[in-house]
Amino acid sequence: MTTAQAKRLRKSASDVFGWEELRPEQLVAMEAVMERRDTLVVMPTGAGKSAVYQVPGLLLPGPTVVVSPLVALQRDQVRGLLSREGAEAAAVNSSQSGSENAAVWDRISEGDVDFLFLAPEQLAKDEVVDQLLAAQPALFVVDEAQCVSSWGHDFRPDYLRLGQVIDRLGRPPVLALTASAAAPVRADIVSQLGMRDVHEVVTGFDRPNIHLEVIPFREAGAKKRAVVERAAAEAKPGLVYAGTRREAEEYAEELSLLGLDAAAYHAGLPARERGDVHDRFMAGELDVVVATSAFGMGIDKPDVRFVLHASVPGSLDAYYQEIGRAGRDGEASRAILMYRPQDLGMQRFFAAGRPDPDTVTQVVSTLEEHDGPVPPTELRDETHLTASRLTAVVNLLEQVDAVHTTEDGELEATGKAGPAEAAQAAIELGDAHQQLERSRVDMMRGYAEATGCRRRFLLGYFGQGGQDESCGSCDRCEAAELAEDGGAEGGPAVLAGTGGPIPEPATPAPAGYEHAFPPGTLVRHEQWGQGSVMSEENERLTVLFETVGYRTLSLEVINRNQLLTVC
DNA sequence: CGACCGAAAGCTAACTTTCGGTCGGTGCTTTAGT
Repeated sequence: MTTAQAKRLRKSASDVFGWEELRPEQLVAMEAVMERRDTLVVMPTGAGKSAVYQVPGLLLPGPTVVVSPLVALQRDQVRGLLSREGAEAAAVNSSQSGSENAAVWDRISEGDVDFLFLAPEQLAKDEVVDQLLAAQPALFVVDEAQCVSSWGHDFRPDYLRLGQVIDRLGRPPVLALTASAAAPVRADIVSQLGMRDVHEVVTGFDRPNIHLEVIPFREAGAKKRAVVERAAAEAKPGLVYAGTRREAEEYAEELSLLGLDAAAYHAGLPARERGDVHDRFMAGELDVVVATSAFGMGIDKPDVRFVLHASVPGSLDAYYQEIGRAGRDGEASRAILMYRPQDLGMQRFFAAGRPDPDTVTQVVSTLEEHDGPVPPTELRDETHLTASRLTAVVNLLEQVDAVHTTEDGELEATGKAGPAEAAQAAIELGDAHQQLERSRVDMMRGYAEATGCRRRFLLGYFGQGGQDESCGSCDRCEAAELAEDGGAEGGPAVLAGTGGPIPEPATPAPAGYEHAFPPGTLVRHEQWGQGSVMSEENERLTVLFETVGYRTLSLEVINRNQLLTVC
């Protein structure tokens, strides 16, 4: 570690951005970037993630490419940088005219742009990659890198092709930034981007000022009433996440009838209205925004007092990201989940987004008909698939080494396996991904139905184990304290429908067990193969297996049947 | 997987139950036509 380097970074941070102090993690990450190492940074939003590329980006010779998922976000990022003396930034995307984009490329070739913002879809175009290659980027940044894993596999498959793009650019150092990434998401980011010898900078995930609470329901009507009542009663402003567009509109309507300034936000609204709701929320003119998952990326409002989920999201990663929009100012805030087990059904449905076998077979046979490489556009015409569906299939085939992308970006069958085997392998890979997604839904259920400290469960999921203390600011800890004080009446635990007594907080495994499995332990299961221990709660062990995703096992059964061996 | 909708069936004349079908979340892009 060179102190001279640290000095340079601090000086630039202060001169250009006015940041008089850098956090130790920021500095460590920046130094890794300056040493041209591939770096993965996992920090909560508000901890200054952007600074990690902004400061080195100005010191490194050559432009910094930033892959950013939303055009609206790119606009904010460019505007933010342009407000700094001595930082030049621009974006290339479809919201600008052809001549505007061409002007940006001219400025880049003249060395006049420090930061260039692009969506992954731009990088799917040959001419874009060629122009970048000519510009010799000094650093390749993937912002909101969890999108690689959560959107890349079906929704926006060009995310999975960034690794290829980086190869074609001659492997400039890669910096991936994200606010939330559990172990399999981190591994996915690293492998899909082809990052090497990765320097990981991971800060703590805990947001102790956010109180955690889950309220279980059986009836849809009861839940609906509770959502409205609670959203009306909580300190403002707040955010309600709904499962569907329709629900979002219904809740917004009901809250408005109660006299609140409430608005709905989802992807089905006209762009004008979305922008309007966004601006009014940021300006403090709205009490509540009721939104689908479309709302939130790039929202950095400090004083959000509550985030209420009217319906469970599809993973704890998504949940943590959404509740993380509360209490950025460090003041007390609340995360409330209104939980109906039936609501998990829709998330399981969403987790099923794998290409169907017929489509895979069709693409394989079309590829086989050509003797040499085929441009992707030609393949699209021949298969009559949309660009994104075709890309999703090609990604799978490429991952099983049945298809290869040439230097010109054309596709070619490798011929390493017969067409039937190639299709089969791709389908199996798609199934494995679906299984992992389903197991992530199961982990969400695990959180909602947890009997011990919720915070410990959440932190355990993110691999931040070893917290023996209960947090004291979640509904479970409060219920446990009540029980200790002799309060016989239960808190929410009794409503859980189990009717059982309030469970004790998790305790270490009693003596007599053969094995202890602290988080991080590598284990092997006869059927499920290798995995690593995520957390232990109430004598149940959660293990992340490489092939089947998350599984929760009873310690007693593990030890009785010798289910797990320590590797 | 589950919610919801409309049609048909059930069983008795104005409603309830059952069944089958459809839909549900994230955004980039490009292109055709006002």
